[in-house]
Amino acid sequence: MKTTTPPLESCCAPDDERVDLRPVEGDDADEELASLSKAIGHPARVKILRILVRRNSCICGDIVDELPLAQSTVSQHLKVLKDAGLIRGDVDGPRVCYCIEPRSLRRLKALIGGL
Amino acid sequence: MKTTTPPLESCCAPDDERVDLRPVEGDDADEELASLSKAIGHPARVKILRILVRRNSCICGDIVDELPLAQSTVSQHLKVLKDAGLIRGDVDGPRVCYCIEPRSLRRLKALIGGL
DNA sequence: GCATCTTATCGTTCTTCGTCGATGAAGACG
DNA sequence: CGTCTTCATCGACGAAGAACGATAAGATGC
Repeated sequence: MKTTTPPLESCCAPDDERVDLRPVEGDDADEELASLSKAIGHPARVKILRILVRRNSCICGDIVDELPLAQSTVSQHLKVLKDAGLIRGDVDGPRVCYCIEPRSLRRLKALIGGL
Repeated sequence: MKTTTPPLESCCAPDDERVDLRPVEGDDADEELASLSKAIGHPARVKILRILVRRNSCICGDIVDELPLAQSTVSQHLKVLKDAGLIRGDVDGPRVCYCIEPRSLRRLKALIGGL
């Protein structure tokens, strides 16, 4: 049985909770930490992350309404976060549903904690 | 040339261990997190931080010897970290002794943890 | 004094970032 | 079919970043 349009279901896959075994030091870790940090090195992107964390139900372009930026600019910031692996965007009809990638966020916390 | 490390005098003040009561959310926290993250958003600066954390005894320009970068470039990176408040540089005769600012590092961890 | 050592800063060049408006692509809905 | 709506991408432009060599500033030592 198929409903025509599921209202706002969780497009975000559940967190797999797997433990990350990669080291938190060394050249690779340095590059990774720098890359992740650069991605959140802008206030707008921090705000986007917070929005997505707050509503664990994932959100499409309502983010644009919450930020004082043009739609294209927000889209650029979303791309930066997505390229860094911090968020994911799933196409849902004409919209795109963004959600955080819990594994990457945990990885970032581990790397920062390793300092 | 290469001179040995001067006698270990602690230029770094001992960690005051004070608890930071500022919130980890809100516009100010967003700006602060973005600013700190941008500062460590470069592999060379991550390496510098690690060097300073590893030797809790503070280090001057030996950092230059550990990085494959020109002295002026390393100085620039040190300035970025210092402007962000993550490190401190105390003049010690003809040299400058850099050390991490534990409070800022703790603050960064708290902000990241607040995500 | 002068020479030396260490670090910061200046000036330059090149690249990347941030922002916007405009345009394009893909579905949804008449 | 056409028309919205939603979002990504393009092009442009100014601002900021990253790297270097050269130079200046400040302390030490002769």
